[in-house]
Amino acid sequence: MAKNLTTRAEDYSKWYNELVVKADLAENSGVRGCMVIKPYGYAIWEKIQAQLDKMFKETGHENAYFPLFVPKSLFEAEEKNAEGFAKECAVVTHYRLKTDPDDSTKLVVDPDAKLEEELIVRPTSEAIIWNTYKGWIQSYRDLPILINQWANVVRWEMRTRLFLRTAEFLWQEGHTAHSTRSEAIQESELMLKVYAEFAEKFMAMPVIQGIKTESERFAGAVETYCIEALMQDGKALQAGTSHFLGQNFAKAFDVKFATKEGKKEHVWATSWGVSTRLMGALIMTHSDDNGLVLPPHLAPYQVVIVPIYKGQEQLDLISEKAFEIKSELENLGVSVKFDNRDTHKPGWKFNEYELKGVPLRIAIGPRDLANNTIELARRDTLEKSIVNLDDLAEAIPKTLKDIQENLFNRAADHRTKNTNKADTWEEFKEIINGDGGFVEAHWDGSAETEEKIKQETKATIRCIPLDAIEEAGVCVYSGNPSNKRVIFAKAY
RNA sequence: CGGGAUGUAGCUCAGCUCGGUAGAGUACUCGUCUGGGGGACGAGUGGUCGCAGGUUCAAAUCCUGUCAUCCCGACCA
Repeated sequence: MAKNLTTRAEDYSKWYNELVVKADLAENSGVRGCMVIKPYGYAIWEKIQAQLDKMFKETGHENAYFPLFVPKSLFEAEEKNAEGFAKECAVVTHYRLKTDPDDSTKLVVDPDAKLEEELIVRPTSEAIIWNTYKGWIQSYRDLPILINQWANVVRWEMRTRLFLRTAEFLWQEGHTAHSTRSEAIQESELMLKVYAEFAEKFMAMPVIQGIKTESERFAGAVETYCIEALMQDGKALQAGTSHFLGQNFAKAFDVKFATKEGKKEHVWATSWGVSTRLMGALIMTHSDDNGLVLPPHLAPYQVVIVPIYKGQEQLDLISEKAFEIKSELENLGVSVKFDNRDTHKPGWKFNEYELKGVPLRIAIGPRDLANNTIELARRDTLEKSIVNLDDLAEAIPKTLKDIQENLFNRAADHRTKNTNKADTWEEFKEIINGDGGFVEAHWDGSAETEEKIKQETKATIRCIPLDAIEEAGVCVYSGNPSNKRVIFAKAY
């Protein structure tokens, strides 16, 4: 049992906070609402980045970088977008400090260094990017533009939580420009597929693909596509969004291109992003009361070797064997850490690596040396087995594959068990106020109904699933006719 | 921005009611024994009690102000 980790049943939220800190993923910083991502946590983010980056490039995108600051006049150009983010913007108003005349050890903002025009620290980059694209696009020959940016953004949130909602967060944002409406829609749908594939194959996290209702739509978008995942505590988490922006930004920034026929038309746009919030999703999908559980595809190291020994002589013998195993596994593409620190005892290390979610642990002691075996422990099931050294090259990759699949199946099973249909308002409230989870219910399509349901139950429409089945029904709240079910849940 | 709470050792906190030598656990350092699930014993390091005023012979403790953080709401990837 991990020492001092609150259990999920006791207090899920507390469990999450403790886990993030104790697994060495991140911690709160001296800056309000901003986190420090620690090396182990950042290593997971780098795995996420590397895989997504590969997938973006395979679908024809290139990386670029745009400025952190957005002049206010550009920011306000697309009205809905500006309005949507206005309440959570950090604003730079001055460019210089000076020594406090009343206290030479202190600095004050120099009132003479006020900026002519305020700079907004980007909450998202559509404005600065479309202002740039304007200069890049004249003809249909310049299209499409398929660019992604890895960056940090700032949204001044009232209440923050490590990874789930921080004032500054890391993300990627794709911004594409197209000559036709249908090509842009295809692009946003393609990137939604990329996100879904990443979530399911690499994070081992099943997601529902769908579109947002008007009230949940990205400010400035015509359509927002999303992937929604269900966390262990029955709350939903929006894991990624892909927006079809129509011609909104092209019109706001006057970006036109000449068609083959020589006519001038506004450009069609998309934007899409996922953030360090995925780290939160990963944690709340798989981890348990002993700590983090990582899918092998995203683990900074997939196997840890813990030596069990008495005295330097034994350690030397075991180390020799451990290094052999390490290089044998690395040749198979398995990442391995050999923890030969003499400063911690084996039992301590077992707990430590369980807390950090390392998928497989190998323990080798004198007993094993004598028998030509190792002890293999799986993080997902906590099962231990004795494996003959000769079988290791086969057993390890196979078990890693098993773990990856098992984690997905477990999460999918949890989602299935926590997805329920509600046909009456009573049923609906009972589920939402009970165990939560996804609720499939008919909705009359009106924003008023959506808002009333939100006010009465705190549940929101997570999405209208892309694969929703056409079926006649009546709205669970208003009784008005509806032709398909949408997904409701309380959300993070 | 409304409601509640808290600032004391690296961390978690006690001490404050009733003013009088700055405490515990943990972590850290050293030593010995240990080593197949967070070891034992011994010794040691570590503090401007958030900050600024005030009352007092004397303030972590009482008073005033201030700053910060956390929790619950409204907002949100």
